[in-house]
Amino acid sequence: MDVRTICLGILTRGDATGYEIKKLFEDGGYQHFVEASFGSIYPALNRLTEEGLVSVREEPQEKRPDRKVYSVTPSGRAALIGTLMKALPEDRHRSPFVFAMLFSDLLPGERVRALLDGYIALSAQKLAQLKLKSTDDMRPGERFAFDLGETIYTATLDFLEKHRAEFDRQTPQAAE
Amino acid sequence: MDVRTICLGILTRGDATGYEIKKLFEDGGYQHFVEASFGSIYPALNRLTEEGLVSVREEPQEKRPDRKVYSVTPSGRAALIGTLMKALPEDRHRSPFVFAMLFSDLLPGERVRALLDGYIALSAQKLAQLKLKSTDDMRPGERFAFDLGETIYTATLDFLEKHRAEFDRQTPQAAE
DNA sequence: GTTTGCATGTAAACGGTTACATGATTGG
DNA sequence: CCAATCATGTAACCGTTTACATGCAAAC
Repeated sequence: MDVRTICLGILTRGDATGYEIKKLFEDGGYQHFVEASFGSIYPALNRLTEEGLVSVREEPQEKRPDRKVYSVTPSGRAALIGTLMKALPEDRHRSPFVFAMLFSDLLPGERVRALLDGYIALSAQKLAQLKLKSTDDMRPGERFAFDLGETIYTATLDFLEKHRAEFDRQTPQAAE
Repeated sequence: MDVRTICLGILTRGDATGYEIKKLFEDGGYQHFVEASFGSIYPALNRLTEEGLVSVREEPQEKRPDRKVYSVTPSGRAALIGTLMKALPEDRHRSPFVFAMLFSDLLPGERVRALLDGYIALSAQKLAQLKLKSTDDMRPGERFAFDLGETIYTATLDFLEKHRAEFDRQTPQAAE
């Protein structure tokens, strides 16, 4: 899903500025499925405005750039639904960690253990973060997304902790 | 991980042509973590050759373009290890499916069920594919990658099958 | 006194995909 | 007869990231 569609989706849940959209991406509990930088959000918002899928109202502020609050228009809402009715692109999971593990036999045992421990810590942290964001007033779709995320992180952590020991006695090896 | 590094990694396991690398990506059991098109593989291989990280030997063929078989050089091997010793970029998982589910309340129940069933079928297929590729003679890192993949797919499928019913009685809704 | 938060934006660079060009062979 | 497999490559395009520009206020 491109940034354009993601912005449209977020705005369907309520008005927001570009800045707020970024925040929602990062710690609204959506960070596991999507992410984007300002450099892509602001242009996306401008394009959506040009196309009439969202509207802007400017709230002047002193000593700061004006807040530009975006709202979805009826045709924006229709466009989002239209996108979700068509065939979706496939999920893509890119894992530099797994890629590195594929070559664990070329790396010093120390490094492999650091890789594993780092990944375990990160996953645990993400899981904790996710649990914090979970509330009772979620829509079914949101509930679904959160619980699926939790399931996957839990299964991953479980697996990693079970298999971590297998890499404990690896032959130390020279790097480079 | 960029295509360049992935090619380097694959070649570390044995010589191959660009065409074969693509095949390995697709159905060597790595398709869950990485993927790339010819348009990125061939230029990557040329760049690696320029930089002296791989070498080429051309095998002339009749009625077909010459096979260009690539091998890693010692400095290529060192470069791969060097990359894996440095801090790795974070995993990124982009799921248009989960994104769509986030808006299930805006979609006709029919569509939501189709989305779920489609995703279940796809995951089941991927899992089956993964199991087929699993062999006894894998390196520990490969074994790890495969088993982790299996774990995640299994947990996902399990979750989906358990929660599918929740979307069965959704209010039908007009789209567009 | 430095970092973080608020707030918007642009330009260059990057990495990648898609589509195209070419063409024989084999299998269904 | 058509699709797939083998085999390499280029060019246009696309979406995104990174770095830059600007600047005050509040918190640490």
